[in-house]
Amino acid sequence: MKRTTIKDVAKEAKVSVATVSRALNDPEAVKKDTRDRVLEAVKNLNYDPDPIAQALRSNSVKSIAIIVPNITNAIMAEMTRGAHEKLAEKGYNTVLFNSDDNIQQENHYCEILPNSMVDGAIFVTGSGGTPPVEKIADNLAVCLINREIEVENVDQVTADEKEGLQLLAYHLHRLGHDKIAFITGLDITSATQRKINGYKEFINKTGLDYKENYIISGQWTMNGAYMAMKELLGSKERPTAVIVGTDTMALGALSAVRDSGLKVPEDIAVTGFDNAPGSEYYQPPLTTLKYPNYEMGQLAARAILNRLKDPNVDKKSIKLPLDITVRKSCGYRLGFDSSNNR
Amino acid sequence: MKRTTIKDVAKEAKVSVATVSRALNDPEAVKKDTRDRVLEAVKNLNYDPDPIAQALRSNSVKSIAIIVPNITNAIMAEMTRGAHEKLAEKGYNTVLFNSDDNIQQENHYCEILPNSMVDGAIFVTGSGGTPPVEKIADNLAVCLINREIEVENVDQVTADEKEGLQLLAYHLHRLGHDKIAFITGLDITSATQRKINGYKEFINKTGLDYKENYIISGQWTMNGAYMAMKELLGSKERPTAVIVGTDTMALGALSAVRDSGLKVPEDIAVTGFDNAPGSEYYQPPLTTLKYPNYEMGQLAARAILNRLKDPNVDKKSIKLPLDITVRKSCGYRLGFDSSNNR
DNA sequence: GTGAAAGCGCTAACAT
DNA sequence: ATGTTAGCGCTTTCAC
Repeated sequence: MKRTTIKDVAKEAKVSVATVSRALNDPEAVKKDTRDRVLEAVKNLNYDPDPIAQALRSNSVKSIAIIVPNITNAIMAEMTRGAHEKLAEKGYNTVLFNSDDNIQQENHYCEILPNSMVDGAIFVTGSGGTPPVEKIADNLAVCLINREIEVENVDQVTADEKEGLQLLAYHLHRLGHDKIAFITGLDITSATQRKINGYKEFINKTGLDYKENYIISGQWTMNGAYMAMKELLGSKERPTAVIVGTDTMALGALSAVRDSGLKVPEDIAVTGFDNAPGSEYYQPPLTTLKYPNYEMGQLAARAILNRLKDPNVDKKSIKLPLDITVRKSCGYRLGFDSSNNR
Repeated sequence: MKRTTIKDVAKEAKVSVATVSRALNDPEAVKKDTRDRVLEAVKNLNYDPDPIAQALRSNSVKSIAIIVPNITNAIMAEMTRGAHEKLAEKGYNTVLFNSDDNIQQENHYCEILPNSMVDGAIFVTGSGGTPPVEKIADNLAVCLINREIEVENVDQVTADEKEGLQLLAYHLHRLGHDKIAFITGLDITSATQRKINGYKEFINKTGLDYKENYIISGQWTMNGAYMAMKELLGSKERPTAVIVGTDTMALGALSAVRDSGLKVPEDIAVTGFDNAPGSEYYQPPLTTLKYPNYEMGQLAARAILNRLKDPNVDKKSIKLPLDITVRKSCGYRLGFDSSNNR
């Protein structure tokens, strides 16, 4: 079962291969008569140009790589989906790479990417530094999601975690909280750094109480947050509200509160950060930030597509705002009776 | 900045391009002397064969498509990851396609896949029928995950949901439950059908009580399960235990129980089905089945790889067992005092 | 053991 | 407006 080639079509339509190619790629350049004959033949033979041969000539494969730390993570998956959909729209394939949140692996991908049949690459943050994207940016269109580095010809899309954290903090503040802690992970990505900056700025601006242990780092896991929350609850200056770095971690933190015989939000208010699927069903439903993951993926894809069209477009850095989603886990205004509000 | 080609290497090593190719692909066929010279030149020039040119000759692109209903779903993501890792191991790229759980979209992919620079395709179940994979199986290595259909030359990997459901049902039965209901989604995939079959077989074998409304279908969502659970709780013959089709849906069901002023597991036992991330932190932690998602992805990839090596290997159907994970949501033996066991 | 050359399927520059 | 042909980078006969 051999595939139909341009030659077969040429023979069938009694024209040269060049004419077939033209009829397909630049219809105006061929007389309506012949064109119709060619198109007819194409249809009859069910001809579809071989993308590999096209790629060999054009040096473009119409595929974009997306490198994520872990496709199993809901946020990464949403970004991937956003990118995929935008790319598919333009006839591009999405080639998936898992970095396992490992910088070696990312370095490795930078090595092989130029020979991996992709025209560009979207790098989604891992926690360990930044791979040498400058090296590949000459040959590939590159866009970074959620990293902040200074490189030429590399577009960037980031979420405004700094502002996001302050959205949460000020919300808690307005509710009457003045001892607000922040649980984060040990690995400080640039996104994490932005959260920390937001937190510190908030403390400075408000002049609120701040203890050494109010920023507390543990494993980036539910269990890590569980331990961190336990520590906070056991401390002398127990906070009245805690912002947890991710919703998944918040699940662990909520567990810790329960296991200590305390109640959220009555005894302590808790917020998450990234609106993980299911967080509206947590016990209690979690106040959190809505991340524009899907949009970030789309924007990254668009940036890539633009750079592919014109490699010299100015480097763009897009920072997207986060939206607060208020649910029961941070309760109501302190000092008011909220018993009827449940 | 032009790429280094085989010609450059040939010139540098003072041999013909044929010899370079041989030195790389069939080292034994060339004298050690020349081989070393070639390899040296390859190293110096940092040469890497162009995969597109290789593809054009060999008619193989070393890429496999994976078509999932929704990469955002944790189960799909895990399968994807399993497949990706196995494929990467063998130097294959993973090209991602989202079907949006839409049969039209799947049909469309079947149309374009033969011209999409992939050597094979892994189809992960959508709920609406089966796409015409037979048509593409001649040119592409195909493996289906979680569908059961009779086709030639198409490998299959499925989870044993029938046995899985019975694992849960018998467990509840042993705990003393005799009114066991099953909440599922409206769209009946073959996987869902297997669950239903398992449920019916269980009822038949045990001769347990069965009411018309003990199999209840709603939306495949948390909210759908919420409604379904509400209905069960309001019914005259209220079940003492409920198996919910997915963990995510179970989250909605647990909510419904709480909102009715009842307690899990004291008033009603609840189980999930697919060990979604976080289900150990649900309130209460959810008894569920561990799905071998990652393994399924890996096995599908392996099947593809095998078929690529030898297109005539016998069609294989692999059915993987599910493991039960017991947590608090189904409580302890009825009639015993479990108050100290918490 | 090595080189020359054909050819994979396509596009585009050059001829007519 | 259409045909002829070179060439993209590689592998693989076929000669020597």
